[in-house]
Amino acid sequence: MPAPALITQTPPDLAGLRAALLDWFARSGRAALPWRRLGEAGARDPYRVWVAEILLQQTQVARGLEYYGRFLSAFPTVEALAAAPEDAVLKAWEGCGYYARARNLRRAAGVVTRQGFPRDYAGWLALPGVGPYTAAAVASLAYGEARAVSDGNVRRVLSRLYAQAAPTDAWVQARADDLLDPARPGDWNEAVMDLGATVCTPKAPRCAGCPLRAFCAAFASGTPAAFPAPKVRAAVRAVRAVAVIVGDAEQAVLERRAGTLLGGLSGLPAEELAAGEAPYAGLARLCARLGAEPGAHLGTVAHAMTHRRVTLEVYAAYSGAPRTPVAGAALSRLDHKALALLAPWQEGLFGPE
DNA sequence: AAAGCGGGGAA
DNA sequence: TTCCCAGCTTT
Repeated sequence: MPAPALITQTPPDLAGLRAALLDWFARSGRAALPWRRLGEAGARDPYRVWVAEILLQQTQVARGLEYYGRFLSAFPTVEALAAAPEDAVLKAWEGCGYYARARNLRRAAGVVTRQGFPRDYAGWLALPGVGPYTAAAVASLAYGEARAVSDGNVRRVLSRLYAQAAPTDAWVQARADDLLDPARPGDWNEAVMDLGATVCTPKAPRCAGCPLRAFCAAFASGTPAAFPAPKVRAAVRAVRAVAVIVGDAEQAVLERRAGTLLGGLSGLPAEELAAGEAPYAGLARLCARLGAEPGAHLGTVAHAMTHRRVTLEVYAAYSGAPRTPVAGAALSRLDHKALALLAPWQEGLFGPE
């Protein structure tokens, strides 16, 4: 059976659709977002746009706002970012997740410092950490290039507009390319994303206030929230691990995490437990590696990540290994939770007094 | 094409 | 709980 071709075509009244959304954007868009501020030349600063786009990858705007100002204060220019130690960049990113973003951003800043800012989509796409979305966003917002962004908001809005329950990435990009207003690509891209974030929301879309209601096949269907269908997600893996605190909340033995998981961050020495392995066995293994003596069980920490559910048994341990100031290190939330187990002891709640 | 990568907000 | 967030890189 052929797909219902009609609803996958560009809407007949394309000009009307564009006008409706851009008019809504002018009245109801999120104009106050700091990365939308114009520079002296009346244009967006590419560096500020770029930092925002990286920060907002898979990160909600409300959270990005918590980091954006601090990050720019710490690294006001691309040269400052390129010259900064990776540790310092990760410290500014601490708690925000997906830390490869910060490392790639710093690495790309080095390229830009040597070669200058890319002038077009292809040039941006070549930088580490910049994919199709980010390249289109910077090219359109800072340079006025007619490139359509495709992100989670765009996917949801277009899935509903065409009542396409299972859109592929290529399908979304093609529809986004069709609809993009080539005269105002930056405004158009932000308008679609704002609509997705504030009106065409995942669970309970506010169709009554939607400027595209008259064009929307999902609204016409009566069940707009059914589009798009939920993505199939990988199962969450339960992980048990043991970690030791050698030192105290101010100074402790920390290790640099290698690999892709929390790579580049510092953290308490830790070992993953094998299936069925007792925590004490892992503690013994960990202490043998560190040349440390095992101490008291300090507590258990539960930590959820997208694809893991971590249960961490935290122990004290003792050795003469050099300790690092905790406050200056970039740590994951998991390590902060583990260190927080020391708080009751420091408060003297369980002490002799 | 699919998996891996953080952490938290909303319903 | 479940789903998703201004995605990218690697396999």
